[in-house]
Amino acid sequence: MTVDRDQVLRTAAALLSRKSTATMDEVARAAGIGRATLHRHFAGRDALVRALENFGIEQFEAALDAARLDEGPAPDALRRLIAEVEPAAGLLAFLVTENQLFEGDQMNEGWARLDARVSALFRRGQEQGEFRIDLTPAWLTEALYGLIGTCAWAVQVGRVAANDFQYMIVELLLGGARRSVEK
Amino acid sequence: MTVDRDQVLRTAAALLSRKSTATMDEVARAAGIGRATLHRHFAGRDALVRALENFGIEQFEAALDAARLDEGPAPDALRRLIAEVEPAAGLLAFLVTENQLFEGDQMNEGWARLDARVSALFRRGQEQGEFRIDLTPAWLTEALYGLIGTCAWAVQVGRVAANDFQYMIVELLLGGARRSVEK
DNA sequence: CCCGAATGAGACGTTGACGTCTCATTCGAA
DNA sequence: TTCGAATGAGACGTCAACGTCTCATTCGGG
Repeated sequence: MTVDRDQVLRTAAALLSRKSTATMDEVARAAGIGRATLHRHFAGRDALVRALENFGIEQFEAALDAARLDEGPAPDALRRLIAEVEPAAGLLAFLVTENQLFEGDQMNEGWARLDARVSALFRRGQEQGEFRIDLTPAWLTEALYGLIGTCAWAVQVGRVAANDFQYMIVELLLGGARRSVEK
Repeated sequence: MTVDRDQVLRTAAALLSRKSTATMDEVARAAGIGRATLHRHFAGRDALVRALENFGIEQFEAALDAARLDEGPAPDALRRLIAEVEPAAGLLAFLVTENQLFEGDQMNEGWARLDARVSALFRRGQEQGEFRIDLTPAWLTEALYGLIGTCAWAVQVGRVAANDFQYMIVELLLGGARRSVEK
């Protein structure tokens, strides 16, 4: 009977990242609950969005921790990160899409911290000669977010098999589309 | 004095792709015109969105034509496509984001046609041994859209230099982040 | 079984964006 | 310069979503 708050948030993220104009009623129906119940758990739309931000940041941070970005070769750390972040891909897509993380040209503090960790991974890879230095860490970071969001959506609409999620992102991001001889 | 319709649409796309809940008044202000004038050119919000769809599809189609995707090596054709699509990156980002291209689980006809052309390019590259075959054309197509949208946004917020737009997308999409010996 | 808590459905007033309209002003061509 | 067309500012009614509330029902622990 009791509402699964996390599940409601995941469903809301999946819906709102694709249709950010969705009604509170639509969000509630998508989560399989009534509008009144949705309001009981989240005082209003703003509160829902803030809860989504906090939950997404929390989940993303957990993925970053679990991936142990500082250990081993940077490409391997990136693989671990993508694997860990997969369950939170929908939330991450919402975070990246919803630019309400910027409150008046100022980035959300929590997000900025996580963003720096990802960026540091790419920088480490460059310093250790594993990543190309002509692609900036900032761009690689943004590209990672973009590919995760894109792939999560592609999986939802059936353009990419769910089992291929990690592989498609990792391989494209690390190796690119071009076929090379030694691979 | 007369309003530049195309410029209004480009501005609206740039705004709405980042804040899809933006008011008609906000759209008008962003375009530097009055709300009344915006309504004179676009009967309402729906009409504006439809105009954005049509304009974006039209611009994207022009880029596809200009890129001559059937000629020469597929990687070169992809480079040309990214170069041609750059001016319409904002519109493309809006198209990909706004999933109103799907009218009841059915994809917009015009968009489906363009989508097929991009997908065909990747398939040709695979058949000719230029692209990897373990990344599906559908995924490469979606990834291209995602990277274009991501990079367009990164440029807007100053995370990527405008001059690097084409390079960052092409190099990441074709070669990936990993540093290889022979490159 | 029983009872309290939580939920779903719906009613209701409020609010903000929408769409239309008017009117003064400004632009640009003749 | 002149005049028509276009624009900007603002007023106004409409409407859909919001947020709150009530009440009957259902779930689940004791």
